[in-house]
Amino acid sequence: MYSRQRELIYNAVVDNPIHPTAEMVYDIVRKENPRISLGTVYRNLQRFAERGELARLSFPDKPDRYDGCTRKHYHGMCTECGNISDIFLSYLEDIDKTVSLQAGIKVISHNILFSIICPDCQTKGQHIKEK
Amino acid sequence: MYSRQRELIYNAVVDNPIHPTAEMVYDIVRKENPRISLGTVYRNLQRFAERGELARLSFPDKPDRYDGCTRKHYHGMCTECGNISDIFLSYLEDIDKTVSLQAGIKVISHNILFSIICPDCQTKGQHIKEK
DNA sequence: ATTAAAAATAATAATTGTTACTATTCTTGA
DNA sequence: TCAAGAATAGTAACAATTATTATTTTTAAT
Repeated sequence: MYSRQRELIYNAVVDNPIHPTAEMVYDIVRKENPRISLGTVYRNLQRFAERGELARLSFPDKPDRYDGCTRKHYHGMCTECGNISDIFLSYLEDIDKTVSLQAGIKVISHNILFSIICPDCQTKGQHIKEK
Repeated sequence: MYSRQRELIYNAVVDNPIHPTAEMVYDIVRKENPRISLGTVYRNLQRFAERGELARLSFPDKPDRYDGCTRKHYHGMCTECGNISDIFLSYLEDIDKTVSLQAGIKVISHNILFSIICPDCQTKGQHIKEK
């Protein structure tokens, strides 16, 4: 069933390649509809995730994030600023097979989270070094 | 500084290769010391993690888990029962380099989480199929 | 267009996992 | 043995998220 709120929420994620959290989505959609409820945001994000229309990403000690790009790809988290970025290394099918054979278990898929230093933080870090 | 509680907590993780959550550790140590506080469990697990004496693992939508094995390795989560297992695929240094070159960012490390079906659930699943 | 059923919402309460606080109790080294 | 520092138990606070419920929207059939 359609609802204006749902559409706003979906667009907030798809139009913002920052992998927003539920709170970020809430802030974005409130600009269009200040009466929207945070519960509605959570409920719809979950619904989209269940249906595979948005991807939900989880990171250690951080709120979940949502990704409008549903095709399989990896992610990087900057250890300095916490920003999430897409890593378009092609999916490594081999390692699923390797693990499956080696450990004798059924492997469905895998996910890789890279710890990186993003370009921004790298530049900042170098400035600090230079001083 | 030494404390009996701290030792119990450490042993609870190291002696139980199930990657226990803080709650699980709490349940285990309470058998030895029923007066121990949940806060003490959390505080010490965090302390061990900070010092690298235990590894802290995070999984989507699940409480953090602790691992007595601190040498680098990957993990698998059973999609049926949620159990965590070690995956001793050797660390793939290559992909850090590949990503670093390809995306032009500084890669520190990566972590892989496999979605698997554990042997137990696989057997159960086959029984269901057979019926 | 009307309207009734189903679905979605806003607002709020409740839950969960975790951290912070504080008064009391341990641990350790002089 | 005893004082200073560290750790604890117990509890409160917190952040992220889910559940509840009365009200409002949406839809589809008249």
